[in-house]
Amino acid sequence: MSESGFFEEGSRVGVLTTQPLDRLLDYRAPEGGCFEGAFVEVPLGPRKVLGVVWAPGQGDFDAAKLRSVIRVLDVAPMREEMRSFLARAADYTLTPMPAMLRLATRAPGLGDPPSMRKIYRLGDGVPDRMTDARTRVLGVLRDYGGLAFTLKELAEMAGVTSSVIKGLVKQGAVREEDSPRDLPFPRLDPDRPGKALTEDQAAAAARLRDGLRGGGYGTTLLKGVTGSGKTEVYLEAVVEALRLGRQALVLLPEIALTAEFLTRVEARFGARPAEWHSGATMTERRRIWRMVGQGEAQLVVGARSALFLPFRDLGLVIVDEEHDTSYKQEDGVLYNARDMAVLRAATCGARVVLASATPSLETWANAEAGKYERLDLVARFGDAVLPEMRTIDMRAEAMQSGSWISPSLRRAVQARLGKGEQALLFINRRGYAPVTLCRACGQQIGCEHCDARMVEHRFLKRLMCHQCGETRPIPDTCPSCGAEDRLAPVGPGIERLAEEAAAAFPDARIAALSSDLFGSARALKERIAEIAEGGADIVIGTQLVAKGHNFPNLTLVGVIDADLGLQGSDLRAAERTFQLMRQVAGRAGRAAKAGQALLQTFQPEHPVIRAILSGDEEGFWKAEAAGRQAAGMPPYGRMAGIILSGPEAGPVFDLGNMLARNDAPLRRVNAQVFGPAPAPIARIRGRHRVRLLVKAPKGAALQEALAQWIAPLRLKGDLRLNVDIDPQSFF
DNA sequence: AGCACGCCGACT
DNA sequence: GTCGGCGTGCTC
Repeated sequence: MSESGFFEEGSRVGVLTTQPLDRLLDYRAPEGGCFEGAFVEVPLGPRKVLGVVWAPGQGDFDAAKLRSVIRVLDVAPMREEMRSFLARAADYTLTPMPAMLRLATRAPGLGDPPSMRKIYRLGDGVPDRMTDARTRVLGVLRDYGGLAFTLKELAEMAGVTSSVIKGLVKQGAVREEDSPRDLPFPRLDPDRPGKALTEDQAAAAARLRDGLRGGGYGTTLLKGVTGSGKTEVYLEAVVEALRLGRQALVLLPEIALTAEFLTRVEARFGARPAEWHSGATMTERRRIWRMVGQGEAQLVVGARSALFLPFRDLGLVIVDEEHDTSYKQEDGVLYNARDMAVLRAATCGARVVLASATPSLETWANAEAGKYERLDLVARFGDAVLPEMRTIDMRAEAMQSGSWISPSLRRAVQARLGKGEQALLFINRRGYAPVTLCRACGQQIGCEHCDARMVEHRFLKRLMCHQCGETRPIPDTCPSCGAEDRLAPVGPGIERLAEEAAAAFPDARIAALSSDLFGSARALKERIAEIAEGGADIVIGTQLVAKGHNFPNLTLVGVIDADLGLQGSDLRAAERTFQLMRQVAGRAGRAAKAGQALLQTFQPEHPVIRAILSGDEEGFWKAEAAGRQAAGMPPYGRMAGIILSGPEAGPVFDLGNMLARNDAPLRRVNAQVFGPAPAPIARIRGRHRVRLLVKAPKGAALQEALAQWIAPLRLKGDLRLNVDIDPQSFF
């Protein structure tokens, strides 16, 4: 290979394919040679597969068996910086390189020649005789001064059928031409006047612009509540990127990818950006992929997978609602789009803006530590109204045993239902009841292997430890005192709370949302959308519902057990409780209906509760950060999940247990294993999923240890293993 | 991922 | 005898 990364025809090249082979394959460079990074088609057994020329050939493969690259595809080669990003992302997430390459080639027909379509414009010929229809067609073409249209567009605009146009083509009055289907995106104009900015918005925008002009990598946390104008501010950063001739990417949580946002972009830049989302058609995807690679798409607005588009010169990445948990998907390749955005920007010298009203603790801590710049937008007075937030002191409520909705909360819900509004009962637990208590001796049934208490799963008719997954049948007698039939489930789980709500509000339509109860993320999403449109009066949900879904008619949030989040059972529970509260606050500021949030708690004086109530955000984060630091939890410690799955639960658990026993490579870096336990989504498409959690100190070489740990595994049958670095949910 | 090879059970 | 189940291994 010469210094320019060119391989002469016939020389050895190492090709990365999208096939799940854990190494490069050597090929001979094709006729005319090829450059490093070239997208190629190579023979593999009887098939032709997609690959990228990744490196010089290894040379250890029998030269006689070496085959030649079939051809170099007619697309922009993968840039060095993109290859480096994929490799670093693969190392970080412990994902095999072919899977990373698949993420980067999620567009169909990369190898196809640019496809053409017919367009129609005014011709020189004169029709033998004119009709009304013909006059209208020619009129449209004259009105638009030489522009060309597709058959369908033209027929529609002229109010004629396509046969009229075909007739005119035959006469030469209309010209039919071929035009490439993958058209560049319309130029965005950064010089159009934007909205007037307030003083602090203008100051924040100026800081972002300075960062871009300075060049190189940098990350900024842009913090501001709903209504503080975050979008206007980061669109100014986009303006600057475009002025500098660089590309920009705005990542939004999938559900937030709305026409409303695109309209705003159009208003600012005079044209629509490229939209990259899961619902895009094959044609759109291919067009975006190609145009992004040629630099003919200046701005992409998209979901997380847009990070893997082949940008030619990416200068800016915005991650809007950076705390949103949908940036981390729990199925397929596991990566956190927020972290990958930072990694991608660092590899290509781009700026990152993480925008949120309620940043994740990781981001907050990074800003605190000076790794990220932080810009705060102050809400304009009166714009964002905090909901009425108060605690319900459970020590003072007259609670019936087995009941978890206090009389105060019940009255509040009833009042909202009476007004035709929605109420959300928020609970941080899955399963039926978190504690099984003996009424005779007061002893709780605990797990023999952990500190955790056993949780009753009525569905399975078993008690289960959510920490290690240990299960046992629900006993008849108390293991402590031997009393018969005195064991009772205590404390709310989502199933139990749904039962209680159904009894308390017999006329209300109740929707219980838990990942346990849904087979797929899509089904859950559809259900949530339905509820947001008024499909239920009372929503009962775990942290799933706190993901930034907009429920316009939701005016009451009742947190059933605000204390749960403070006990470290799920390290993100308090964070999400807090985010949920702030989101309700945001909604209350916009909607005409005033919002109210009620927190049932036994410790109204707890610092986290007080921080939530007083809106003392820094106080909340500091308290939360201190708690996590003490527990060695992220971001002050490292965590990883190992997800095992298979068609039968038994062998999956067996594999998990085997792994847990053979944890020597983990112990070498002072990491601990917990589990196996049912994964947060215990069953997907009929596959049983089980998770092991690994906890390690902050500086530990976690990825290396994990790689060593799982390397000797030979997965039999239909068993699968996925590594989840920095898992988001801990139940 | 595909696709071949190959080694055991139930059929013509 | 042989058809076909899917476990194992290979693809430059």
